[in-house]
Amino acid sequence: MRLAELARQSGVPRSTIKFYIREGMLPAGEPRARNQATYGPAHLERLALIRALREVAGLRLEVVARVTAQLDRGFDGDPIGEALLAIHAPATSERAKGDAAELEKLRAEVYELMRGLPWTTGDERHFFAEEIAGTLLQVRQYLYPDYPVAALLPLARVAWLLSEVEFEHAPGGPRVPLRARRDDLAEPTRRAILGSVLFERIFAALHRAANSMRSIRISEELPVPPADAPAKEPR
Amino acid sequence: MRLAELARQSGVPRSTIKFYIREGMLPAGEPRARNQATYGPAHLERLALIRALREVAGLRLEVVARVTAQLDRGFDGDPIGEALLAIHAPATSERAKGDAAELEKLRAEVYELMRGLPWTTGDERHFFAEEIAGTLLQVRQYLYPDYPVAALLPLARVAWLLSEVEFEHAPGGPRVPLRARRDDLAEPTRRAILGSVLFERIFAALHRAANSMRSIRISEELPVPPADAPAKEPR
DNA sequence: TCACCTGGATAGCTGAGCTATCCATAAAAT
DNA sequence: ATTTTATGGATAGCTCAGCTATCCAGGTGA
Repeated sequence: MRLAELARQSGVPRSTIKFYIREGMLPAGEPRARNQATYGPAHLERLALIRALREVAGLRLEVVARVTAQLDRGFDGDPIGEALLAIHAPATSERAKGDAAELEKLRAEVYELMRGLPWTTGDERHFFAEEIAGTLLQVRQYLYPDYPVAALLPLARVAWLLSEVEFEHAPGGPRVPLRARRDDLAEPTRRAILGSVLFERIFAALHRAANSMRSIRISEELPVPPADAPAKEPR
Repeated sequence: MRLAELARQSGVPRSTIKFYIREGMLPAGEPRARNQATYGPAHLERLALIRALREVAGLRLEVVARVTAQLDRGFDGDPIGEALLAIHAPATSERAKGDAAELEKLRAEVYELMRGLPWTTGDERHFFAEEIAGTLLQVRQYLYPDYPVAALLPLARVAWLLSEVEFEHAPGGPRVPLRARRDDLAEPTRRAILGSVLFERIFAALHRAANSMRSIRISEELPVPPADAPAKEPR
């Protein structure tokens, strides 16, 4: 199909498609002549991914570009896991918050702690350590000057538990297919990434609700049920 | 103190302070004459809150305005819990994603389910139900057309567990003081809100790391440790 | 032949979040 | 008492992200 057709089918304006191509997040069409190119279903899928990441997940274009770059690169391991990691690389302009040396020290500590967890792999590209260290630095600046890195451990346990819950309770079993063929990857990747972001948002809402309720319960001296209390049946 | 002094002490430019006053998130100074006003420490604290919410938490000004409006309003219950709830009210322009009637039905279902939880209060201002419903609608649109509302239950349990972990492991005990006097509230509120947002961010990073690692472990057929596995001691 | 389409280039638009300038007036300094 | 400085209010402009629109010379298909 050609550009106009791609625009029609995807619902994305011609000019926006060209913009995405310019930005490198959508591959250019297969050139037929100096000013003629054809696009395939892969372009449609990529467009759907970009739009979903932008509009549904609210990711910035910079992050979307990183994810698609990861998808377009060759893979050694699991492309979906890699793409999920790519979402994580910190935005370029977020550096230089406070002391760079302090940040690096903290990052190393966080990294060490993460490696001690039973579930991390030996992966070197642990962007999250950088993000966590950055946020931790802010925690120390704004809240608790001596907040220890080790205090992350219980949070990490809960995070792994949450991941287990999400994977097990996903309809139709685990979201992520085992060793799919390269060309079957676009759709599962879209679903995995979107699922990750959407459920993160839902969980964040639940989490803030829980914090609010806990705060209100404490302040109003209502009972504060323990975490293992059974849920009442709704209605 | 007067405007120039407030600007100097807070590090926020005069023009930006005026902008915040215009936007209603910073109260105007006490007028001494037609063009003379004095500002107190409350203005400094409010400025610190605004900047922290913007720069640290990355909240949009619209949300910051809601939080400060909540703080400036009279309170019946716990102002901190209220402020945390205020963070939650959905941004104005996020409506009209798909069917409004469907959304309302879903919101009611979510609300019903939340009320069945052991830890919610009878609060009517459950903005989170709206946000969750909206995201759930997207989950159904983009991932699982029949995703049941009841599948939120295990997530809600984890959210409450996380809130317990956060409150118990906060250095110096619970972050939220019980029934503080009205004028002592600015600083604890800042800490509670910032803490909530910062730890949410840290947890989100851990969560994405956990999801990535789980995906990679499944795909590479590495062992996937259960959630109750003990953490190895780091180093 | 000729209306229509193409890729590439470039310019413009919108909204968020500031930032800068002007101005009439009031306070402070001399 | 007069100059200097600061003030609040108004208004305009700036930067960045993320598009969107227009122009153009060169092809396509009827």
